[in-house]
Amino acid sequence: MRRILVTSALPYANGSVHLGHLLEHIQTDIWVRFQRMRGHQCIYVCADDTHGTATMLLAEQEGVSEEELIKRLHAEHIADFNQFHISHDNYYSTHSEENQYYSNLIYTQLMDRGYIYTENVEQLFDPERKMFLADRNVRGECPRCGAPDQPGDNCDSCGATYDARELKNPVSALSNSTPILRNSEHYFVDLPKFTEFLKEYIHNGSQQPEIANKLNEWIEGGLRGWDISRDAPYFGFPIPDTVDKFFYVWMDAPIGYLASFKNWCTKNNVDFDDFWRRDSDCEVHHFIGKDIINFHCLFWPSVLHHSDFRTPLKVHVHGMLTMDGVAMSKSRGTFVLARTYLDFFDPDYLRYYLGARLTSNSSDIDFGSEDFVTRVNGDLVGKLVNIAARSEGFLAKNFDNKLSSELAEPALWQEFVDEAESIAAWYEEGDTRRVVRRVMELADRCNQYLANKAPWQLIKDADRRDEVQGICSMGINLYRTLIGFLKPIIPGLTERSEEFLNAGPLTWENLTQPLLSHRLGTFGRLLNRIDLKTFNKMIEAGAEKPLTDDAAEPESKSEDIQIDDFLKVDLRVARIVQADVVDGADKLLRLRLDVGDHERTVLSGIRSAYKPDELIGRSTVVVANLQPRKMKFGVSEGMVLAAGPGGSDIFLLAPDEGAEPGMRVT
RNA sequence: GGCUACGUAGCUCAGCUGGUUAGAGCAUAGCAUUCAUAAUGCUAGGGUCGUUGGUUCAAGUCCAACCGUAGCUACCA
Repeated sequence: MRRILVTSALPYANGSVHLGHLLEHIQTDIWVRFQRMRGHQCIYVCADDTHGTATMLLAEQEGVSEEELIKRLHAEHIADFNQFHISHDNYYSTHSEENQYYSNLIYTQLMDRGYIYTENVEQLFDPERKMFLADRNVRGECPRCGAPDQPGDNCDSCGATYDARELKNPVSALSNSTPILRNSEHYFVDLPKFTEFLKEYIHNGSQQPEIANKLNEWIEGGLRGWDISRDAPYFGFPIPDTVDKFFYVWMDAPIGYLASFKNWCTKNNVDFDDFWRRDSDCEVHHFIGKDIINFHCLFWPSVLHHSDFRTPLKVHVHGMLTMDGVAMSKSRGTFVLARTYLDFFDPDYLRYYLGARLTSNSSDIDFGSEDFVTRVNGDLVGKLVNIAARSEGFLAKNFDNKLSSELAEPALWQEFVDEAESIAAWYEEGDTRRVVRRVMELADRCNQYLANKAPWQLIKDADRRDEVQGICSMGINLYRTLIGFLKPIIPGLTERSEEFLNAGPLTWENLTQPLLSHRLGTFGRLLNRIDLKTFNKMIEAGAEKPLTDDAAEPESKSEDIQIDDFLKVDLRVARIVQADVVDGADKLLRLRLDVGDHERTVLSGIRSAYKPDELIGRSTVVVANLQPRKMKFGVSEGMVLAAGPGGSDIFLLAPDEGAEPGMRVT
């Protein structure tokens, strides 16, 4: 028997469970249920990720303490996951004694071994609220495209990433005051010291190949120290032997896996160290989304290894969920809460649909509304449940619900049973799409069999009644095998089927033993068909702004802009007075531009199309009010306009004769 | 630009370490059937496997370049 510990990433405690969370927890739960069905010990723990500025601010906004807030959401999360049959053994919280204990322990170990250093960091500070501002809590104009009201890490409008200090006219989202720059000492994990360790670690098979490639890219690019401290006020654990320093939420979040498990161990009398000591022969599996692989595949194993814990055996990374091709995000209002979903559909539909699409790789999964309806109706109702429904009627009417004493088609039965091991292998590697595909092929075989035998014809002939019993018993037995194969994916339907089959819970072992001379329970409708209208109603219901964290984001902009928007761009005629190759750069030219009242320097990536000499003296158009951009080779004070696909096909714009430097383009 | 993926029927995708006429589901058309939740079965149309080269007796499957898409990233201003 294998001993396996499994986790899903910790949902953050400032919002409700939504379809994105469910993708991950369903994927994990399918794997967990499969392992248990195979007879292994499989402990599945999770927790709420409670710390950080976001929780603190939300609590304040709602006028409650952080503890009250996270307690409420904790209860809500547990209820939601339960409804979807997510079988956590423990759903705990990072705001717990155990977590504080392990956070301190790990930190101290790292500190004692010289893996922690401090450095001064300059950050925006809200003078009114007397606190440093996280990137998300600063808003201002994008330094690149000038879009107003953008957060401090990247621009929603042009996608640029930048430092919060680069924002133009920054404003604190908390107090609307103007932030000032201030220094603070921060604690860093010396990640570069773990480079050699990580190089080996990522090739030990603990991640999917494409993830290992990605990690390798990051490692080769050079690791940087990881800032694990935040200044007070901060909702989190104080860092030992410091004043007003707290662990950054991402430091203690993964430690929450240990804490939740420890909490479970205490209650269930299991030795924590069996699973977490260096040479443990137990298994540890993490299921995460691809957005957090750096935390789980670089930081987390490094931190564990260098504080004497074992590293995870495997990190299973899944892609992101999109809805009808559009990224799910709060700001766009395209996401569906677990609770909203439950108002309209059975949780098994979602489990089945996602199961039918999940593979062992990390590609994104699109939730297609039509696809969803088609698969549920076609596969589950039309094919699978149909087998039971069409077989059961004859048995109930004519044979008192009793199955025949032997199999009518042993060969066909064997064909189904023989699939068990390959299906198990696909579950093991997380390729549930393949499981579902194969099971549906088998369901087709079964429907073909029933169509060929046509028991509704035979039943008219009194001499052939026994044949009918045999055929329908085959139908029921095959149905039982199929539902057994899908049990980890659709536990609700399985449970109702088990009740009808009246032979106890299905296990991987007993599903290959046919039921003979067995009396069935009463058959009720197992599953209902769904329609697209209901789906659309769900989307409408979900479109109402859910009660969550982030400040309301601006509506997504239409393609058309107003004249005012255009006028914000100060386009000027400029004459190139000087042009030089930039040493060390492949694509840049340094241009000195006469813009009428003064000259300025612009770095432009047009070297592949123009020689410096042929540019001097030419007139062109420049964006004059662009925020100066610090680049590797100097500061660029504007942008010259050019068109073309790139390479040698770049064409500089030029005004007609008569235009003088400094003239505004309107 | 770099990196990592991906590009197979209208749509969603299978095609494992290269090997007979490239498969499935949905959709479309026709037929059969009525036991079953307008469920099921059979049949048909539809693909120059992104493009161009190359390796090989043999390539959707390997290699290269290019085109396109996505994510990350940069000397993209």
